[in-house]
Amino acid sequence: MISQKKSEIKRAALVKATISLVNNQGFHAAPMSKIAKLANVSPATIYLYFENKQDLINQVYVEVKARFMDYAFKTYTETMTVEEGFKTVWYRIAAFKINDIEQGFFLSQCENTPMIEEHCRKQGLQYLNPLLDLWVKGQEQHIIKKIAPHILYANTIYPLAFLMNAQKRGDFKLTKQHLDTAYQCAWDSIKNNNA
Amino acid sequence: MISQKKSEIKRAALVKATISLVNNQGFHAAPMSKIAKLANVSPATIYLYFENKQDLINQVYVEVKARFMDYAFKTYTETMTVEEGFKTVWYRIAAFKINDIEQGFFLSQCENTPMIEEHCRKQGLQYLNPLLDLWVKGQEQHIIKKIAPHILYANTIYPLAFLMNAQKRGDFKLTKQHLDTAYQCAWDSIKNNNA
DNA sequence: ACATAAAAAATGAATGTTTATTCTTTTTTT
DNA sequence: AAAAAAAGAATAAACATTCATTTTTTATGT
Repeated sequence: MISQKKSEIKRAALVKATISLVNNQGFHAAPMSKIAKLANVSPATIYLYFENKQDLINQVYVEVKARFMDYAFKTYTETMTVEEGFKTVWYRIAAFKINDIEQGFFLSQCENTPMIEEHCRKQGLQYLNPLLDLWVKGQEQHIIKKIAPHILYANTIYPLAFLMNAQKRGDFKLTKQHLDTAYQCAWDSIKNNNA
Repeated sequence: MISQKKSEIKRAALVKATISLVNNQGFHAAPMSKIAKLANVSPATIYLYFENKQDLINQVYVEVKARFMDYAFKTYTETMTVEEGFKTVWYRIAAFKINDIEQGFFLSQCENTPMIEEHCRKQGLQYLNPLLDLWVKGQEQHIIKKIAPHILYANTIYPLAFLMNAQKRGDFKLTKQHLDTAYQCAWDSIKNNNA
């Protein structure tokens, strides 16, 4: 364990408590009082670290998104081929969502809620830039279809969110084999067939 | 206009108001009092039609989902070939989401919230059966990859939700051309390449 | 067709919680 | 001993839900 300022410990506990409560019943069932209790802290203490509830949620969102993207690009290097690079990142994203279901589910709850402010969402999107660059490279090499990045994302990364949520709900068990076929679908959807 | 019982009008107004308010700020900002006001109804009246707030949200969810799926399968017939049928349904789903952004966005907010009860979600899923049948037929004819329906859904229908939300946020303008390339991605991801 | 009484639907105001946030005091750190 | 961090209790507003009345609809007898 890396040593940490005491104050940082409290803040981290609050972040963790927020994620946990929001996951279990949604934003509306995560009152400040419960968050404080779960973090072993007085409600008043929350306001030392966050302006208000909206700020709390938004800060947690940006923080989790940053951790997520850090993890996603950890093993990726720019020297990889396009397909290698894409595969690497795709599997890392999947691994994060599988290994840290709490954080993954929190993010997917945030994805469509108007609670997250525009500029936080924008900031979260910025972390995706290396992947966008990789796609451009792939398009220049005629390996990847020349289509809008939103469509590339929608058909390769976004499907993972569905599979993770289905698994969390217990509808579906995502095995290694399923993961491999899901990857194949993702790649087939964006690879250039005229190559 | 088909004639409608007065009581049904009130109920419909409540459903509409709920969708509109939830869309604008999320579940937490759609209090019963505001829903009632927007529907031009007393708060007490809500409780004549719905047990409580949870019931209201869940009933609205099921209802919108039913309308959505009705629309999706309207022009589909079982005599179509697999690819025709899939294309038809896919474009209808897209059209619904484009033409009725309010309802589409409401559904996507529901998709990941724990506010929706398990059995309502299950019921919503049932409406999807004709598509699942079509996929099975496609698999028997070796036209579609032999993989779990969850993965087929994740890679063909789910991506549309992302594109619609991006458009609603103003990140992205979904043109006819974009839609066609998105369809091509969807189909490429699940069609059997060894055919 | 009409008056009327019973039933149903709808209401506005009231209730009792729950909530986010703040204030004053106490504890901990410097 | 001063400053910073944290606490618990207090506050005021917002909320879901209920209650006592009023309004509207329906059914009935003439």
